[in-house]
Amino acid sequence: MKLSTKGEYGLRAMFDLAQRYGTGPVSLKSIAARQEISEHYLEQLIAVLRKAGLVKSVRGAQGGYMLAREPEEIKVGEIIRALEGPIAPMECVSEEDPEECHRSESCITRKIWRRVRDSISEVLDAITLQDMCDEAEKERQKNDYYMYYI
Amino acid sequence: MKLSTKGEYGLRAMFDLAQRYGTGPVSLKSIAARQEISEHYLEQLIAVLRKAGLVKSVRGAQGGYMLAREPEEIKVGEIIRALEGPIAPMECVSEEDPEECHRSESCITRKIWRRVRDSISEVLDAITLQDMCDEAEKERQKNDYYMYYI
DNA sequence: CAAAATACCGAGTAATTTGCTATGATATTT
DNA sequence: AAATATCATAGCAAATTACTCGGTATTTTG
Repeated sequence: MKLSTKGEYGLRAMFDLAQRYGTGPVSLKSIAARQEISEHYLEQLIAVLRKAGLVKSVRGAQGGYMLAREPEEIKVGEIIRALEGPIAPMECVSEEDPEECHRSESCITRKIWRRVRDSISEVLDAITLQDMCDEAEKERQKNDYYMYYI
Repeated sequence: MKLSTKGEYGLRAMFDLAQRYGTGPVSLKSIAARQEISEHYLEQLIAVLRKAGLVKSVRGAQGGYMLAREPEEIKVGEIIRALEGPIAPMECVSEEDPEECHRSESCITRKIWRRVRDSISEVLDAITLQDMCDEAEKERQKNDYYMYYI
């Protein structure tokens, strides 16, 4: 019942891009360094995000990546789905073409998985990259406040 | 982001036992047959459930398994946790001794995983085996109703 | 008492997934 | 032309999953 590092690293990378939104292309190398992720591995993850239309790339020297849309228009759920596949605590309730088993008609457990799935989706789709940036800003201010009194 | 078959099979087996609660020991063989699960494999899962104090066993001929408590006192969450481990969409927010990474102080993504974790727990802990039995009964009545008019 | 029925136990194993690494090609800027 | 990037594909070790196999211990039944 865990997400893999794909989702973790991918979200961190997207958050990194969100915090630098509007400042031109951000190199993979710099994201990997800040987020402490293997460069080659992150390359694969960001390729998936690119194909999903979540990031744009600029090739060549001084190139890099940037968000394809504004931070407030990218939901965490989209990022996770792109990297981890459709939300599905159980195959039979996958958001995308669930394969129903033959006992599905009367399957009581399936209702539980559906509720789990929906509650996960709800959380992930309620948060945008902008929300995360705002949260980070709040955190920074809190720290400044404490600094002042120390 | 999937549960393994452990959680799936385990819950189905426990639901099977709940539906037969109060009727004496239920053999593993019969559970496996009804739920279409490999007998040997289910054996391992039910051993875990026994060690977690969720089922009791009776050895020998006519022996079998039964719920250790009443169906309304066993939450789905307990079963899932016994078989799949603590709810933890991410290691750093595991219900049981999460291992925090060094970036934890300012980790914005962690808040998201916490919310995901809590929403999963909430769903799973709100449902008992009795709830599932009631649901099954409702389903049966619905079918009877339709039967009457056909 | 013997046989059958059952729970209990530990090891082994094929397939899949994960989390990478390695190598090289292609595009752009300087 | 050189440097800096992205893009693409293949390979691989470790872990996990979903089992199977073979046997032992216990209890009931004929």
